[in-house]
Amino acid sequence: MSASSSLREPSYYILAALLDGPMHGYAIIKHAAQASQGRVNLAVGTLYGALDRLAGEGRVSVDREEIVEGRTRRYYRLTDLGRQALIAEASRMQHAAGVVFRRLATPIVGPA
Amino acid sequence: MSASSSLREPSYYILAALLDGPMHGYAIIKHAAQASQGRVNLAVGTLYGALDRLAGEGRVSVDREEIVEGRTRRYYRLTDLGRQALIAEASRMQHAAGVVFRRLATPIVGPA
DNA sequence: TGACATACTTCGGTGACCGATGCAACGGTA
DNA sequence: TACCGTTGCATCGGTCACCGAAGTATGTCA
Repeated sequence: MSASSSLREPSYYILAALLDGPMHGYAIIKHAAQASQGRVNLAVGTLYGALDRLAGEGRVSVDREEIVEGRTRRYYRLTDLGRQALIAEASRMQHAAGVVFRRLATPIVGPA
Repeated sequence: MSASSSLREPSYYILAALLDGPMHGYAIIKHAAQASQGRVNLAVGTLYGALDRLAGEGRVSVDREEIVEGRTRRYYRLTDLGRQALIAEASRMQHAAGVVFRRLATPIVGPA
């Protein structure tokens, strides 16, 4: 049980980046930083660890490998499962944010 | 740096519960389960560990202790700092959810 | 009397995340 | 030719929030 999150912000932004199509590691880092307005600064250790884990969970898969200017680029693609997980997490966060904002908007009436 | 979250869902729902006023441990667990629609099932180890940590960070503080029917109840209160952190986290989550939902709503046009 | 609920404490384990370091190949400069 | 900076991936050790389990204690109900 426990459920909780299972998809924290770094992993979340990795999947979110892949919504824009297959992408390789460094591009994901830049995309995540931009999408989160600089708050999520993916460490390389986090990125590759997360990609391996997400691949093992079937949420992403390797799309292809390219060699650009002698450097290998490994492109990752979002799977249907990954897309579902991402949407579920987005819903969860929206709900969680709503809980707080709604409570804040409620004039102080006191419980019951 | 890295920022990321620092406030995960369990801790988030603990602070959110305290928006309704000072509350003791077990009441927080029930409140969190309800507010999260059953998804966040605070383990006791998580709760008390988190309360200690949050207290050390100045986000919550002990309000008072009561003895009800022979059992000690320790009530915790949300501090201004805790309230700020909670709002910041709610904003962060709303933004993160928006990133995904907005992208999903966008007809496939391709980047640039 | 025993089973169950409330309420807090403590402990060991797990796993995501992190920074640091390392490797490799190119471009530019002199 | 030598060197440096950048791009890009791989790996390792550490930290910390979270978790479940076990323990203590008191009250209610059958």
